[in-house]
Parts: sequence; structure tokens; C-alpha cells
Amino acid sequence: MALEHAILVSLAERASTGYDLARRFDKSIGQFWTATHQQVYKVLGRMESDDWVVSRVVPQDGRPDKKVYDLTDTGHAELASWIAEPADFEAARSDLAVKIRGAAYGDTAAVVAEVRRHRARRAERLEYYLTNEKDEFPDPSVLRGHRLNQWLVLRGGITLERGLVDWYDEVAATLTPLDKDEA
Amino acid sequence: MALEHAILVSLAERASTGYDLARRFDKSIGQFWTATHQQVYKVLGRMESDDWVVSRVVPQDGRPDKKVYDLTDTGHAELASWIAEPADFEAARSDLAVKIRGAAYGDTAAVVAEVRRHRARRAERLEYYLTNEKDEFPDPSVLRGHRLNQWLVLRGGITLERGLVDWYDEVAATLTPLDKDEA
DNA sequence: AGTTGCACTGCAACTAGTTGCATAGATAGG
DNA sequence: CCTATCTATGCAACTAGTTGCAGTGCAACT
Repeated sequence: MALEHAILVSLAERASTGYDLARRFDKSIGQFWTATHQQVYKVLGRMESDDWVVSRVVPQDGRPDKKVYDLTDTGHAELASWIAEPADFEAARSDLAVKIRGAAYGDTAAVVAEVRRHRARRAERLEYYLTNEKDEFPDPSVLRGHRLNQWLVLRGGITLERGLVDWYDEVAATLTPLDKDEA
Repeated sequence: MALEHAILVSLAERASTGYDLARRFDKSIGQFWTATHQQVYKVLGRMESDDWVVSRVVPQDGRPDKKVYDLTDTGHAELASWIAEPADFEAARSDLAVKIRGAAYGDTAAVVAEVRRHRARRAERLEYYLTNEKDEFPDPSVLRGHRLNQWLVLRGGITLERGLVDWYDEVAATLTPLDKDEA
């Protein structure tokens, strides 16, 4: 389980509410880890009873009270010790890849349409990451510390999205019959 | 849940035992879907009571009896209908990426070592896939049907492994201080 | 005035997948 | 000879994560 640790990293960068963490999992850090808000709240509860984080309630006007979480010393220590551990090789999981492999047992044209849809979505993400890189990290050579690391993870997202776009293109091109001579 | 469907695809290609399916999930199809043998047996049981598959016991000498599973008509229909469904965009999950992002809060050198280890493993997989491609699909232009699809999925694996290797190289190079002037 | 959407938290029930264990004969290595 | 590994199946207990529901109050749109 790395959600705990993904949250620790996120909180080390900035103290936040559960709501906010859940939203950040849709963005930057969400490139390589995601969670629904329910899961985030559940895990935050456990982390608080394990004394990895503390919360304080911040009243707001015009909005519900919020609980801002921050790391404890124990939390910092846990994060450091987790980082030092080896990470296991995780297997990719892709429904779409399984469908591509099985296309011959169903409607190949439908699979190709789906591949194109995914291709579009990935291209969109890629654009978003590239814009992000230009705006937030205009000069990577000066980066240090956690900003450098953030940039590297962004680079990973870019590389992988590009790979997927290329692959989807290859799949769509290969599975689309070229004969347009009926026109 | 796509394990059911990954199994359907696998069985459509060839009738197999649970044991064999589990092993195949370590290879070709396992590029994009994996499962332990326990999970495979559990799911096969459910699939049999749903009448997607049938099994027959094959006695062997010198070895335990085995149960060979094969698709029913219902199973074929289910597979076709699942293939026609849209697939949702799945999020990548990577412990290592989270560690890279959090490296500044722990031992950066340990993270770099870990990145190199993963780099080596990915390079190995990449080699394996490339060899596989050369041996099994020497002339892709003649491929049709499920062999073509298998090749395309293998291409996906190759593209993604290459992307990871490149990214890990970038990370390791960036996080390794270049100053060797103390020698 | 009414609906939709956002900010914010959380519980309950469920599903998918993992880890650990058990069993058992065959073969291979030290 | 003993131990380890392979083939082959499966249960039990657990953990992680998902889906569905619920509530509050403000702001913006219609």
C-alpha cells in the first residue's frame, strides 16, 4: 500500500485537507497515484491514529469547516524510512490492451474506435503536461530539491503519454483496413 | 474487473488449466494484466458457475490430475460483448515514481540506486520482448487475426518498456552529482 | 423560486486482489 | 538419502480500493 506514502509526500510539500489531497491526486501526483476522496479520508483517519499526521479544524465563513492535516515527526520518519525501502516492480494493467489482444473475438472496428478515443485523451494529457512544464519549469537546469523531483516525475508522465499515443497510433493504423478504393 | 475477461481472451486462444493460465499471466498477456494462481482459481470457479467456461478433468500419470477449462457459447458471447464496451482510462500506479517525487524527504542516493535497479529490470524485459518479436513475428506484414493482435500488444510492451528505460536514465543522470573531481 | 454545482466530511457495503497455508506425488541436485 | 523444486489445486483471512449514499450551506445560473 503506497497511498499512505503518497499522502505523506503530498503533505510534506504542503499541509492540506482531505478534500484538497483528493483533488491533487487528479493532477500532478495523480500521474502515478490516484485515490477517491473516500479512500483518502479513510486512510487519513488511520494515519492520524498511527500518529503520522495531526489535524486541526479550521473554521471558514461561507464554507464548511475544514480539517487541515500536517506531518508529525513520526510521519517524517516514516516517510524517510519508506523512501529507503526497495520498491517492487509493478505490473501495468490495461483493459484496453486486453481488448486489443482479444479484438479478433469481437468487433475489431469497435476496438479501433476505442483506441482512437484513448489516443485523443492521452494526447490531451500530454499537451497539458507539456504546457505545465513550460510554465512551471522554464529552466530545469536551476532546479534543486523537491522542485527538481517534481519536474522529473512530470518528465516521466510526458514520456509515458508519448509512448501511449505512439502505440495507439500504431494499433489504429494497423487495424484499419487501408482500402478506400470503394469511394 | 477485467481478470475474467483476460482469462476469456486467454482461453479463446487455447483451452488451459488454471495453473497454466497463471503462468501465462507471467508472460505475453501478463504485459498488461497479471494475477496470482489463487486469484485465477477463484475467478475460474465463478466463471464456471456463471457458465462462461466448462472444465473436464484430465488424469495424467506421474502428475496430479488437471482441470482443463474451455469457453462455452455463453463465454464467447460475453467476451464479444465486453470487447464492444468502452474501456475506461486507467491511471498508472507507480510506487517508484512516488519515491522519486519524495526523494528530497529521504535518502536521494537510495532512490537513485533503486531507479537503476528498476532500469536494469526493464531493460531485461525489453530485450526479452525484442527477442520474442524477432523469433515469433519475423514478418509482421503477413499477420492476420489474433496473431496480428498479439504482435500489436507486444509492440505496446516494447514501447512502454523503452519509455521507462529512457525515463529512469534521465532520472538517474539528473539526480547523480557529476562531480568526480575528488578522485 | 428552483435547480445545479461546489466545498467539505464521512459511513456502509461491496469487490478485487494478496498472503499464507495445505496437500501430494515426481523429479532433480547435492 | 535428503531436500528442494515443479506440477497441480484450493481454502481462509486479510487489505486495498470502489461505489453508493448522506448531509450542509453558499454561489451562480435560469
